[in-house]
This record gives sequence, C-alpha cells and structure tokens, in this order.
Amino acid sequence: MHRLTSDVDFFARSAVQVAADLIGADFTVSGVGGLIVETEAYLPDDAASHSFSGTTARNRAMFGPPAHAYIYLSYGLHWCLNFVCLPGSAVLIRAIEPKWGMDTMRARRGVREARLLCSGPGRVGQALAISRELDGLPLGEDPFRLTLSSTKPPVATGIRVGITKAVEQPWRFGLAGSSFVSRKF
DNA sequence: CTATCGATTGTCT
DNA sequence: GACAATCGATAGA
Repeated sequence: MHRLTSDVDFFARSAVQVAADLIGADFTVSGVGGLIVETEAYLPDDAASHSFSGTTARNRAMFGPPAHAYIYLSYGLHWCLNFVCLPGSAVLIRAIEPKWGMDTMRARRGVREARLLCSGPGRVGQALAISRELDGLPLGEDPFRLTLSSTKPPVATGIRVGITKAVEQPWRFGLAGSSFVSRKF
C-alpha cells in the first residue's frame, strides 16, 4: 500500500476507488485535523458533479492535476474541500474524526462537543479554516499534510447526500461504526 | 427523535 | 433570476 497519499499515483485513479481508500487517512491543515471518516466521489460523466458540464471558473481545479485541492462555496456560506483525482473527478471530504488542534477547532466552530466539530463538509471547512485561498493548491505541500492508514479499515458504503441528480449512485464511503460521520449509513 | 425552514452569495442559464 | 455536494434553530411527536 502507499505511504504518502499526496503521491500523484494514488490520486490518478477513479475517484470512487480513491474515496474508499481515503477512509482512515490522517489529514491536517496547518496542523489541525484528524482521521478522514467520510467521503464522496464525483465523476466527469456524473450529473451530480460540478464538472458535468465542462470547465468553468469555479471548477477549474477539478480539471487540473491530481492530488490538488478543489474548494468551493456551498449555499453561499460553507466552504467545502475536495481532493482532485483523474481530470474532472474529485473526492468530497465530508467528515473527520478530530485529533489534532481540537481547541482551535472548538474556537473556530463555536461548539465544544467533539462529534460536532467536523461531522459534515461545511463543518470540516470551518474547523480546518478552508477557504478560497487554498483552492488549487497541491496536497503534498504546506499547509496540507496527508498520511494514509497503514491498515485497511472497515468501510461502509451508501448513496450520496444532499444532491438532486444521480442520487442512486453508491459513492459515499465511511468508516464503519464511526460516530463522527455526518449521518448514519 | 423527525420535519421544516431561513440564511447567504457565488455561479451559471 | 434560479439554484446550490449545508447548517443550525425551532417546533412538534
């Protein structure tokens, strides 16, 4: 198995495969973060994907090189983080089990309970201070740090959350039994 | 516990 | 001008 997930080889694959393999990885932004426990895959020919209708100013990073960040503003107020895979595909980071910099997360989020810090893509964005400035940056360099799990964790699968098109695709993945996911599987 | 609704603004038609 | 890969508050069972 790979050691560093920032390797282009790891991300230059199907976003579905990458999304499953990211479960259990340790991810931080400027030292704040934890274990990735929930992801979703978005593909080029996927009606629910931002890349479905080709390149635009917003989704530019999705068509750039693999192993870079794609960041967008959701509903006018939530910054969401993706990892770019093959061109036009990406993995949305939906939930993290907080591990590093939890007091910083609490201050940013305005809540104390650990399970409310990063259980949802908007919450992850706020807890890790994700913003437009990080859009398109390489995952292998500061402020990002990503380390894959050395063991293979039990992965749960389900349909994606919060979309209105291609709703039946089973491209949501989670750490089985985790209480830090955004919703039960 | 579930259901509903308002917030808020970038993006695309 | 419509809509969105969400969240938090609130009301009710």
